[in-house]
Amino acid sequence: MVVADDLFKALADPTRRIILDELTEKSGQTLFEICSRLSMKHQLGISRQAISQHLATLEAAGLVETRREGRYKFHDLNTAPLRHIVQRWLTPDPSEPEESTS
Amino acid sequence: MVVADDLFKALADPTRRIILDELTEKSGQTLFEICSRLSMKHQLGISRQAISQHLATLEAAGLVETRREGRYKFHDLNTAPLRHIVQRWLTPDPSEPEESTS
DNA sequence: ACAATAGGCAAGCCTTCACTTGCCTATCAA
DNA sequence: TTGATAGGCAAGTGAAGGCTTGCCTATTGT
Repeated sequence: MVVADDLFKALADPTRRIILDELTEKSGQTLFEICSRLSMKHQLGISRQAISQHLATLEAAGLVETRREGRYKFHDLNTAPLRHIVQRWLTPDPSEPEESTS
Repeated sequence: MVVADDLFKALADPTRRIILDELTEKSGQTLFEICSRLSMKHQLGISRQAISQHLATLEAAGLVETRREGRYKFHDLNTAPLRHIVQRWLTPDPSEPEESTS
């Protein structure tokens, strides 16, 4: 799957990892909710659009799913892509070809 | 630990992930050995220096350890940093503070 | 000694990426 | 309807990252 690349790239940014932390603590937050959390708890002087772009990146990686309700858009965490992403190097068993994984 | 940032950044590049694949298949390879593998098996038209820089990045992340023997420098895989790097979001248990993890 | 092999250092190029700024749309409350 | 709230789009900027090129050091074999 080509998704692995998006996934690792999404995890490469520290701000996005903090967003995942916040969504882990409380899933289903809106953009503004995440904004104020990053500002309050983490002292991140970052614009709303920047966070919106981070959320888009996380969504493209499959780590965040969204649902619209009226003017609110809730962001839910999906940890499924994370589960086996690293076992690629943890199993010293070369049973199946590892091509097309990047 | 500040290492988490280096670790995720090291995993962000597809070429570096392929290098990890090759070291998983056969640990203790030299730079030239890795070069020819990437060229042969993966059709990567990439210079020796580029791969050397990738290996330096992987070493900074703790994923690769090196040992010098004469004019050879062997690269060994260390998967220890990978083991728990993702559990940060897999455990819905907020028992301990997650600051300073990025 | 000399050449070949294995690797390192540093400057430069070019692309990607994070972030900002400015403006626009949609929903809801008064 | 008007204003406030929640969010989106797109262009621009500046810094980081991947890669190359050129040259240099160290070790080994003949």
